[in-house]
Amino acid sequence: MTETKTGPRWSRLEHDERREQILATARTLFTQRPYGSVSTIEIAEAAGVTRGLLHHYFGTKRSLYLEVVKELVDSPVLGVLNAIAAAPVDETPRWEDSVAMWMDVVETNREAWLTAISAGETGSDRAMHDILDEARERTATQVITVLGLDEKRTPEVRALVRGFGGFAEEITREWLQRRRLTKEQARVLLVGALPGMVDKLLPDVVSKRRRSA
Amino acid sequence: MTETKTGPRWSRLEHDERREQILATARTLFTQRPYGSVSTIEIAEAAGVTRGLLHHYFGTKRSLYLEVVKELVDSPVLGVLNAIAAAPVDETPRWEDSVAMWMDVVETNREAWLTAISAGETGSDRAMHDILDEARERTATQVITVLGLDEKRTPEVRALVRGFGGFAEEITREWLQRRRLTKEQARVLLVGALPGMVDKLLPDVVSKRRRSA
DNA sequence: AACCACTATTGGCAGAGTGCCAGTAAGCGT
DNA sequence: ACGCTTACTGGCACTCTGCCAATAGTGGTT
Repeated sequence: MTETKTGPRWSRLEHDERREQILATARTLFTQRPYGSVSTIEIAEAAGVTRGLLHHYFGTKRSLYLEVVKELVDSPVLGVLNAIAAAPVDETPRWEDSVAMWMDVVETNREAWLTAISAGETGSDRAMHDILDEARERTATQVITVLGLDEKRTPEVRALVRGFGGFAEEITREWLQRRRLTKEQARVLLVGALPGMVDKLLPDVVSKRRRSA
Repeated sequence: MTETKTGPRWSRLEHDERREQILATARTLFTQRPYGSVSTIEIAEAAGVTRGLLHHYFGTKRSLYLEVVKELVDSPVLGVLNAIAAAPVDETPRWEDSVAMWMDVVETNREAWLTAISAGETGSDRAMHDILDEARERTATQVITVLGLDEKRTPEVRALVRGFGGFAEEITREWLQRRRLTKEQARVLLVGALPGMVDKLLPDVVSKRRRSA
């Protein structure tokens, strides 16, 4: 029982390093189970530290969760951006290519993407809502650019693209989660839907301007 | 200070009546603030009862919340069903009429609808997920019927309609929440989007069947 | 009108979880 | 080797939930 000269009881890490490690652990747990059923002590133990340290780094549990979601939400976007950057630079990628790239990224990070957009159903919380909304808005901007609609970037265009975003998320769920669509079928829908609407609906919508109550 | 013959300290209500009352109070609070920040004691006090009673009726806080969301999610659906039932019975309402009815109902229950679709606090809670998913699936079925697609009710049709559901929710947000669209503009989009996709995309999607990896 | 039985309702206790902070010790610089 | 910075621990205080035994409205019965 007499501890005959044990080494250090714990190792001391670089600030950012430890932070990253806890964040990664939290990410794993939060993508597996809902927020409420994951306790801070569980995260701490899984990361091999104490609960106190977790609070030292992230303040509150909620704030740690936000950090995680932010990461989850950004990774696909960044993934696509990188993919686009890696594409032949002679011109901006075509719409079809962008869709394909996006689908590949999402397919790879399946779990992450699913929890990220479901965290969106956490709309009740303001901070959370902002994170997701901003991410979607950024994606919309990207889409507008790829479609070459930058010149006429009206509220109507943004709204329509956001609408397409909702469509895309749902179609992706049909493909990855409910599995009622194959990847190829989902691709056809995603590629075709938006241009069709831009051509046939956008003019009508714009013509209805200022006619509100 | 000596209580000179006070009346009953509390009134005893019918089981369902009290239940309804608590539910209504909870509904008010949950539509105003996120799940985590509303405590059971707050609900109880606002309803003029004790926390114990709340648990007596609903078991757990979560279960009470589910009850509330179920209500919120059903009310628009029921509203539309009633509206359809009230319509001239000579034939099933046309697509445009259904959309108009739906928009009116949602406009009336603005707050309720907005919290309902963004409910789910902990993102991936199973029970919550099921409630919302089932409601959306029911709506999809309704849409399929109105569009007269009952004969060919394939997985592809369901998936496409669900996709449209995502589109519709987002467009409605653009109209009621972010206010980038007028009601009329939103109407044009909602009415036009789905038929267009059914005509132009559905055939392609069906032709791609069985081509998955 | 007094009583009784039924159950809606209360009040408080036990356990879980979060937030916080004062103290402890790892390990780098000198 | 020694001290100084600060990463890290351990435990206390508080809030909140879940539960249950005791209490008291109230309608029905005589």
